[in-house]
Amino acid sequence: MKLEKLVGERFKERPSDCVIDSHALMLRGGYMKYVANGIYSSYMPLRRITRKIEQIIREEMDAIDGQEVQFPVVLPASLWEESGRYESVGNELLRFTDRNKAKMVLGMTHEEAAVHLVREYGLSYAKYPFMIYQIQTKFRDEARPRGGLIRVREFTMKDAYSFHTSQEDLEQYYDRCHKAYERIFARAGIPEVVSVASDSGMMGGNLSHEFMLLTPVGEDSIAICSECGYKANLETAESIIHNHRDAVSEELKLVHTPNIHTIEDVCSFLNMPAEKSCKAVVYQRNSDDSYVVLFLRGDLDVNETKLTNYLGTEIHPAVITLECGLKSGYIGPYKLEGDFTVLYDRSLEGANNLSCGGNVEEYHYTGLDLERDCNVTEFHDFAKITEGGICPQCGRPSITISRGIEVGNIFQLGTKYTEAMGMQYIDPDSVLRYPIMGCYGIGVGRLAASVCEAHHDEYGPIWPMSIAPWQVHLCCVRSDNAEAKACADGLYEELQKRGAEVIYDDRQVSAGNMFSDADLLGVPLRVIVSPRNLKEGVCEIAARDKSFSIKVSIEAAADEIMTKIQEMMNPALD
RNA sequence: CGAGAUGUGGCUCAGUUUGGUAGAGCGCUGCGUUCGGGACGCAGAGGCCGCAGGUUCAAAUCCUGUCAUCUCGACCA
Repeated sequence: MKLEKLVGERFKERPSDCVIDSHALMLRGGYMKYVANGIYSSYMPLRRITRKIEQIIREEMDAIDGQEVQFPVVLPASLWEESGRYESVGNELLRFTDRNKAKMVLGMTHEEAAVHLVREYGLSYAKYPFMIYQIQTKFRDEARPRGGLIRVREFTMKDAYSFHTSQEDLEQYYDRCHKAYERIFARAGIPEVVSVASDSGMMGGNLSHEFMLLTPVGEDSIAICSECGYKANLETAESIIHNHRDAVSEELKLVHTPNIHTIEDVCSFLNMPAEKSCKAVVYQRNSDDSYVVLFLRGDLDVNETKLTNYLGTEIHPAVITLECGLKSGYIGPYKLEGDFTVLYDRSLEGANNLSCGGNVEEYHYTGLDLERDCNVTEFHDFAKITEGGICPQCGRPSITISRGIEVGNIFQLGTKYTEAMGMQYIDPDSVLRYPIMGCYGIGVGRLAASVCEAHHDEYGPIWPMSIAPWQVHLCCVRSDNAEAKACADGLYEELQKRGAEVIYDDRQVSAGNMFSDADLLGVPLRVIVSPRNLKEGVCEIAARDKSFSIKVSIEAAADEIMTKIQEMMNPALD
């Protein structure tokens, strides 16, 4: 490929809307073009990258007995009504009608389509287990796309669905898939991706893992134990608090606290640390706006995912009205009267001498002991784990919070979809049973952007050989020099003959221009032919990541380049 | 969906306070000089100032509405 004819523009200035580097570099390098909010077209360089990523994924999925299939992008609503998700999923599901007024949806995930495809095939236990997957366009009408390809509305995803006759079999396969994912990310050039335990959200089911690239620009927060290696999404990480129970329990006392509302104000007024306060956070159920009052230790935050999971219903922060009986800023558990669901976080279990709201304007209590004064016996985990918090796995106070980009996930789905959609098989005892499912996703474009985010410098991306748009970037500096041009042309032909993927820049532009473009394209090997080099009878072979730069004779160049490609192609896999 | 910001040639932005001929740099076209890290000169092309109303002799500029984008929050397989 000649660079001169490559469709797409490269430019110098960083687009103003870009917040993260991968977004800016992929626009500046002519990888993609903005079409609409969260929707991009890809130019050839990006398409070549995603094709290579797709091929790596395909090979690894095939290696764990996956069968590639393809589902439609447009699905009838009836399929989603079968699973109940036509109603339960929010606006991310794009719903529309066709010319006959039939309700349709754009596929955002394909559990329903997968069950539909194999429902009849899987009638006998003897057919199991099996896994089907596809690599295809998804559409999710995201509330807030961001970060270029990191969060988009239309994207390519590999989604896989496995079917099993026992939980043990699913777990075994889940583990194989976990290992396949590790290989995929290593081959794509980001072996540093870690898997973390996560909440399964709307997918249903129990166990799930997210594969995260740790980076400050990531959207998810992850709790990591620096001692034992425990990793979990902040949403799911258990919060463990060891309370100090004071030796002497004070009397419950009502204290006048005029014009004091916030936890900080209360604590400084009473001269007590936040750990000795009991704060109230109020939510309302989305279904009927009924109130949920949650008490937790003053220095902690609510993990709304845990609360939602406990309640089994969606919630939103409460609008506290005069009629509801809650005194904003003065809500406490003692003599709280009204029609609320009242919950207590574990951070309050066993604590005494707490301060809390008085349920009367301008009054707080001190000396609260929930078990003694309020007869509370049930405590649950509703708090966010904190930096320096206690690791749920090893018990040491060594939790750190990091940010990460979710590049893949795997779920143990259970029988949610097979039951809802009536997929059954006959087991050896002639009993009808529901197959157990797993599902496994990887965002292809997001993975490409993540590699760029992980491997770039101020001049452009640094693509690993395995997914680079080309393997060799051949620059002919001073292509108006006949000797240089002839030499570069010859090398271009020879490399192509040997099967190398070469982007060839023989434009009559300045060397600076040429090198800047090469940096933006991020091709791992750069070969420079120039009159200056020719005087010594050599050409220059350099790595985009600056790990080496060597001069080799023209005659030996093709051999050396092919060797380098091979060396750089396979990162060490365990 | 809540809060804030921004919309001016392909890109980055000035001009808006105080209404009066639409600007710069980059990029693009042509000619010439340069040539190993985004060179220089000369000559060009390219804009309904997001859109729609309104005020005014006169609107990129003031007013109203609307749309879009970005940021923070909510939401998110």
